[in-house]
Amino acid sequence: MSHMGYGCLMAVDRDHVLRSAAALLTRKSTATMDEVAKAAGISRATLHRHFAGRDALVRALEALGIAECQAALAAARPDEGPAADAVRRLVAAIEPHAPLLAFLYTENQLFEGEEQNEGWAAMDERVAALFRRGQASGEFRIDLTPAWLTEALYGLLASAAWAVAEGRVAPKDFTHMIVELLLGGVRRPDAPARRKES
Amino acid sequence: MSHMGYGCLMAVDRDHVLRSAAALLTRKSTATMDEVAKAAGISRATLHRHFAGRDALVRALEALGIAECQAALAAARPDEGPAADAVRRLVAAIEPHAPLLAFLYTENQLFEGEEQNEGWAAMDERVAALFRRGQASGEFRIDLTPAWLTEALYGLLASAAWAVAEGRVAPKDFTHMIVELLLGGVRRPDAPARRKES
DNA sequence: CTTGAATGAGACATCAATGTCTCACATGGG
DNA sequence: CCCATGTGAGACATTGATGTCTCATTCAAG
Repeated sequence: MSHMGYGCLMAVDRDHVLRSAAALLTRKSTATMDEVAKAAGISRATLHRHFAGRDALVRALEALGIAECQAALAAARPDEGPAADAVRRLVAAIEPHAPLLAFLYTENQLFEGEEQNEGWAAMDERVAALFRRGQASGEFRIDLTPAWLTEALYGLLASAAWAVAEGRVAPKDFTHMIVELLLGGVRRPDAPARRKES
Repeated sequence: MSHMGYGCLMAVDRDHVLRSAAALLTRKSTATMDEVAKAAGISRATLHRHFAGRDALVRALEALGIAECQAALAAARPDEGPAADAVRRLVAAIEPHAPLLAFLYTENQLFEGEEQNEGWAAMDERVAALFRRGQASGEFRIDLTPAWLTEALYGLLASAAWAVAEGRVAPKDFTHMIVELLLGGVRRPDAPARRKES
């Protein structure tokens, strides 16, 4: 009787439900609780036993996304070696979680005045710190603020995730496309029409 | 009785309603028809006389966004001069409409299997053609596909619009940040840690 | 002034999603 | 075997948004 709480099996199931919900909501962000339940192979009643409601589910998804991104960030060792390489490692590490990130990125637009999970602020700060480090070391240009570069990275991750999901881009090019565009831009280094030279 | 405090002549034409709705839905994409009506200074009944329903409103908003973006595209003269300059003109021309574009960009994720407005395909093609032209002329690198560059441009526009809306970025830097990141990337051209370069 | 069109206010039914509940089943441990 | 727990299925009320309707008011044209 006494709540039994998060037993061994519960945690596994909960995680499976969460991942199924992430996969579904990534494709169809307006999916019903019923659809989420079916996608996870459970009934709506059981889904409700795991998550009090849709809001709780999204919050749990948000926590999952933050945890995965923070793990990816830690695995990318953002403080080691050239900042450019660290950015590449970071994108590569986040790649598997990009669809979930894309979902949360747009979902966050809905969190109007409501409280924002402070986990995002922590993520933002660590990513911004990476760009700041690159600027301090002279690797990165200093006329683009770290805050903007962080936002741009999220935007590119989300765009790439959608482009891949809709078949407009090959999945294998994911990391390359994002990193190359973010670091080097679209202009050829030795473009013939180069006009400014510093 | 009915104080009617609002202006005397509310001459609400369809365009004014559309722009108000765009401004509101950009900030709060889940706004109610009632909220949309209030934002436009009209009653829900009148709003319904202009647009059959929420779906029709969003479609009209989509048509407005497409029209504005196409106008911006035409004004940017994408076929004239260096492609890099054309990109800059394009971003500058779209800037005023970026919030609406950002709203539609995420809203389109919801148009699951439903029909996509072919206007977007036309936009995509013309933007991709600009990047293709830059590649053909040798200005742009060829290892990033025009389709991805088009997606990335949309993503950066949306990211920048949100960043500006949330005060994380100064509005005056909008065009500069997008264009510089897209064209030149974050890496300094003469970065000291440059490793791979022939 | 009279009339007609457009509007605002609000009532009302509808509909979809949600949250809560009960009940039957089945599975595993005592 | 018996029972407790978790589950699936489904009924049910609730909530919020929506679409439709009526009616009084306002404003401008005649």
